[in-house]
Amino acid sequence: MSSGGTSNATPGQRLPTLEDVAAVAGVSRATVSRVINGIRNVDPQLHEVVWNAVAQTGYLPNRAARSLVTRRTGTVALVVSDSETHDDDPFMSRFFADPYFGRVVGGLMSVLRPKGIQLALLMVGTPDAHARLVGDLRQGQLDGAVLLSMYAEDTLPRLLADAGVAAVMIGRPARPMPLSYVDLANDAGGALAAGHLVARGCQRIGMISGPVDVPASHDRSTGFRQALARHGHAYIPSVAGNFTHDSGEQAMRQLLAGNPGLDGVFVANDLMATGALAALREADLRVPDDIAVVGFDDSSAALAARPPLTTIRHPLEDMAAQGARLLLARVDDPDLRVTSAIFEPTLVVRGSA
Amino acid sequence: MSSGGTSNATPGQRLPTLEDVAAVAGVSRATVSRVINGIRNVDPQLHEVVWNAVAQTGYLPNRAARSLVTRRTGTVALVVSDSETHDDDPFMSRFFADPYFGRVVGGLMSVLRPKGIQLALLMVGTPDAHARLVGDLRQGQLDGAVLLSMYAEDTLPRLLADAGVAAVMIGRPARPMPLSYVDLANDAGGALAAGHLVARGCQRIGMISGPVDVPASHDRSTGFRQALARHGHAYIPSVAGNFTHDSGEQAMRQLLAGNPGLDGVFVANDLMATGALAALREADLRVPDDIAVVGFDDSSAALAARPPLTTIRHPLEDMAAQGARLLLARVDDPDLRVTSAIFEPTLVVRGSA
DNA sequence: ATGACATAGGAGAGCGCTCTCCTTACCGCG
DNA sequence: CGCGGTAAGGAGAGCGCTCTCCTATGTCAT
Repeated sequence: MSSGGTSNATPGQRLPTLEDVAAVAGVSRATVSRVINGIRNVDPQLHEVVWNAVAQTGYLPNRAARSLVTRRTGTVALVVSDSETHDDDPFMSRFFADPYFGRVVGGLMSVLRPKGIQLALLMVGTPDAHARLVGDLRQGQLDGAVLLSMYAEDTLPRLLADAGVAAVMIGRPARPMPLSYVDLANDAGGALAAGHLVARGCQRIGMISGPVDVPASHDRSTGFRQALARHGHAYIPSVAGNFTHDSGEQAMRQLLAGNPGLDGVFVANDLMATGALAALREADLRVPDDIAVVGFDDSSAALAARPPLTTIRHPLEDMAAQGARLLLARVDDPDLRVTSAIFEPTLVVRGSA
Repeated sequence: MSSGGTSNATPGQRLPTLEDVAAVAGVSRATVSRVINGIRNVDPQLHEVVWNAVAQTGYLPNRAARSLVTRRTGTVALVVSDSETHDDDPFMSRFFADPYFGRVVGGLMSVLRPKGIQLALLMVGTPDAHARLVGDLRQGQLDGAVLLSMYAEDTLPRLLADAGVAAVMIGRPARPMPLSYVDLANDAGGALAAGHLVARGCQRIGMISGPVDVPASHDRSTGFRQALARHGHAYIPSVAGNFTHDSGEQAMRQLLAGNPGLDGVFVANDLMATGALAALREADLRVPDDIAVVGFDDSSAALAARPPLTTIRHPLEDMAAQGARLLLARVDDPDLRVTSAIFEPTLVVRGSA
């Protein structure tokens, strides 16, 4: 009788409430609440009686009612802030299908799941949606937010920082502001790539960067340039792409056209690097013999590419997990000060360089 | 003054409630509620007065309070049912990083987002989690669930069907049951692959299938086999993989070992197909000249592969979107009968066959 | 002018829960 | 034997909202 689980639930329509459990257990609603939430002052005997009553009635707590009074929901949001283009379906599918998104989700889940915290996916593009998000955060409909901001001029980070709500960005904000974040030492990653290319003996090195206004992209380029400068390379020809396969292919063609003798190239992410590979093949250049290619991210595309990409590994799952931890700490103690965590990238040598 | 937006909110700590708005507008709480929810019987003049008061107070509705009475949350869950292995982090990262997951999310979002419905990500592995999910669904903490079931013996589909809650599966349930679903005509996909291989003139055809107990995988194999049988191929040597790159590579080696003269192979998903490509390269077999390879899914891996994979395109985003629509229809009208939608796959010819 | 009928808006009862306050019972001590 | 102290559990006030009921005010036909 004590095992059960969900047994005789829903005789009619109404689901059992605390009151029903209380009646069965012969105690007051307050006591049942105490037992269920594991709070002080409960006679061990009653404790058992109550749990039996819970099992017998098939009681399940009503979250809405609970949140109404506690102002907590046990839900954090993964917020994708993507400017106004919310009818741009291609963007959406591309973004979600990108391993980047999945790795973040996986990392967050690894922390959230054991604690029974739900992850809500939110896309916000309009000021209106921003306001609603901040409202949810303040009202306690959302305990916190992990922010994935897609463009530099995004006003949402500022909004969240000003509102003083629990939020953590993945990737540092474009402008400094009091908002916690986790990030990769992108500049160190760029330096790693530079070091590897130099060590290989490359003399004429180029770069395909990402969009210039994205902090991560900017840091990768800067790190790469500075490291090369230390080795005497004062000028690095470079073309900017937008992180897609096609833009990488195009950028590579352009780079090649202007700089025929290139023997090494750093590409700011793997997807563009696979595009670059295609352009190189088309130009009858052998990789890595004629030209070495170093990518960034160590995404699944790196492994599938031919030759497999030498790339900079991004511990995105760990970063997201740490972000979740920061967020939860902040939720538990709102006075916690703004924190950041920077992760070190590593070089993964494969066939392309 | 009428523009505003979020203006003088939070003077102290307490957030503005309906009551506050009512006071400012000089009407009753009920009227404000009517206006906000756009219900009948509102004097157009008051209408405006109320909206001004909303703007002035910076009022934002409290979802918990609302759900408590409406028993609706405007949230549906994407449920990933993954057996007991919830500490198996490698699984998680692999699953989430797989484009499959992202494409589903993207498809769901394209329908959910315009309606302002949140998507909650839920992983359930234990009976306990199953019970909690059903509870949330019944209590109205979750308006509905989209189910991604990862293994054939999963008891969750049955549970949801029996509970009669709003739920839609992506991919048909392993056993027939009264549960709505959207699916791909996997058998037709297999037939498409068979047809293409035959049309190419392949004589000795093999197959790398997925796990036998997964319905999608089973249907692909069956469709492929039956179509070939119609062309006189009574026996198709085949090896089963588990949908990963490595398992594909291994399966290809094994297949090759037992059937040296193979000139065509159907691989049940693209990821395994890229593995197969690696094994073929290692065996010094040219694709498609020596042996043609047809994959399945048209994932991003298909494009990145060398040669690019000829594959069967899976309109996963559309399927997920349709699933979301079915679900919402069911949420609006609980008496709606169980429905299913089957999508047709298409052949995408690239370099590998 | 009078009554039948619609229609706008207010009053107030909950939704299911948590948590503060208070009563009651019990302990040990002077 | 009476008193302060403590611990256990009940009573009940809300949390912010929706929605049913009801009243006040028109509007029109008789």
